[in-house]
Amino acid sequence: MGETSIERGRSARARLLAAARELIGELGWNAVSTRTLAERAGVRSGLVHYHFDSLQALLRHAALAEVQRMLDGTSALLAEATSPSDGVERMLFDLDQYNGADPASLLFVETYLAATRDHELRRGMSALVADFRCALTEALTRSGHPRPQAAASMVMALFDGFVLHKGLDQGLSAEHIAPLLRRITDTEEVRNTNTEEDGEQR
Amino acid sequence: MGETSIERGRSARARLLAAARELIGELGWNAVSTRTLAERAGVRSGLVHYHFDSLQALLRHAALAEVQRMLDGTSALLAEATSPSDGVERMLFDLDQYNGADPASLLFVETYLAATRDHELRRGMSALVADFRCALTEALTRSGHPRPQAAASMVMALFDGFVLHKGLDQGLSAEHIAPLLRRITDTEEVRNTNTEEDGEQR
DNA sequence: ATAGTATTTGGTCAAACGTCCAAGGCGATC
DNA sequence: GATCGCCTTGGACGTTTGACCAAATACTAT
Repeated sequence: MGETSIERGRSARARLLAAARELIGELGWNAVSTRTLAERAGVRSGLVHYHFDSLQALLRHAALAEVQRMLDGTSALLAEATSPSDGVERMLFDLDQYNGADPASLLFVETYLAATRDHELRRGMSALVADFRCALTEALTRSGHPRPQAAASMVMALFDGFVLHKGLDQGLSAEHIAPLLRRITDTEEVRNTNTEEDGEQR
Repeated sequence: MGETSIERGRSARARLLAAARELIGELGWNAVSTRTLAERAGVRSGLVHYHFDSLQALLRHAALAEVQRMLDGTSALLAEATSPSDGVERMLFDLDQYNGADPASLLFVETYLAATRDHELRRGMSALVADFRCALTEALTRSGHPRPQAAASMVMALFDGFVLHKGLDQGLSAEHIAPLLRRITDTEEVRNTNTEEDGEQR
């Protein structure tokens, strides 16, 4: 049972971050308090300000780490796939494990909203999202997609909106929209009904 | 200046709702208090519980009314258009007036999140969203779209995700993704790379 | 054993919170 | 002018909040 002080400290800190990860989704970013956080983590509330500068700093740290973990997992699906179209479809089906009302889904959206009001959180989220979009754009470019950047932006927006809507619309499932999702990621351009303004690039 | 008590009452109530509409987006649903609300509306905080049963009831009422107003306006664009593809594209460009960080955009997302934790709000939002999706699905059906319901769900999820992402990704604009949006709403089915499971219907 | 360092506790503090209510204001009606 | 009903005020209430800190504890190094 030889547990050093530093080890116990790391464990308590990790439990606080895990509690934050859960509670942000369960209660909402602004409804997480130092006391509920400490109770969930199994420590006393005074510890929060020993391990973190402020409650906001704790939430920021926990949210960014979790978002990065989720994006990394999703990125891996893309890298393993034989084509971006297949990868994006696998990402979509992977998203189906979230029902739009679970803490994991809600943490994502809560973090987006909190980022609009917390400058440092915004910087962190921007960087994570930009990295992911960059990877997706590159994969689409390699496959010969005519508008890789626009397609990447669309897929990412669609995924987040997909999660957001699943909370209200029970009929929303991955297999429901997968065929149409392929229309976005498909390499071949569909016939253009209006060729009025097509001079855009990158 | 013959202003009856009832008229003054209606005015105060309306100002409270307008203040809620603004503050939900500015501060976040859970950060709106009776006192900031009253100050913004130019009344005393005691008045909140005269016109509304609770703070939550006020926020619920304000949010649902605003979401309905926005959806009605967007619905009109669809009805005026010559085809659903054009209508959806006009809706997209209409969305461009929101930068993703303004109170109007954020109120929408905040209401989604609050609906996952407030049963009555969830019922109201579900009804509004279902109505809108129904109108969009019908329009797509009339135009001969092969998967009208899936396309409607996708467009709606994409729009909300679009607003959500604009807060972080400055490069996201309507004209950027409009060409690819048409791929979803286009009537003609794109060539199907995989015909493995295609037995779904409705 | 002793001194030293890192972690944890338990409590205090002022501020802000939602809700409630007795009292007052004020135009309409008799 | 008195009465009535709706609207509004200002303050009270009991909680909860983020932050902070001196003391207590647990482990390490001497």
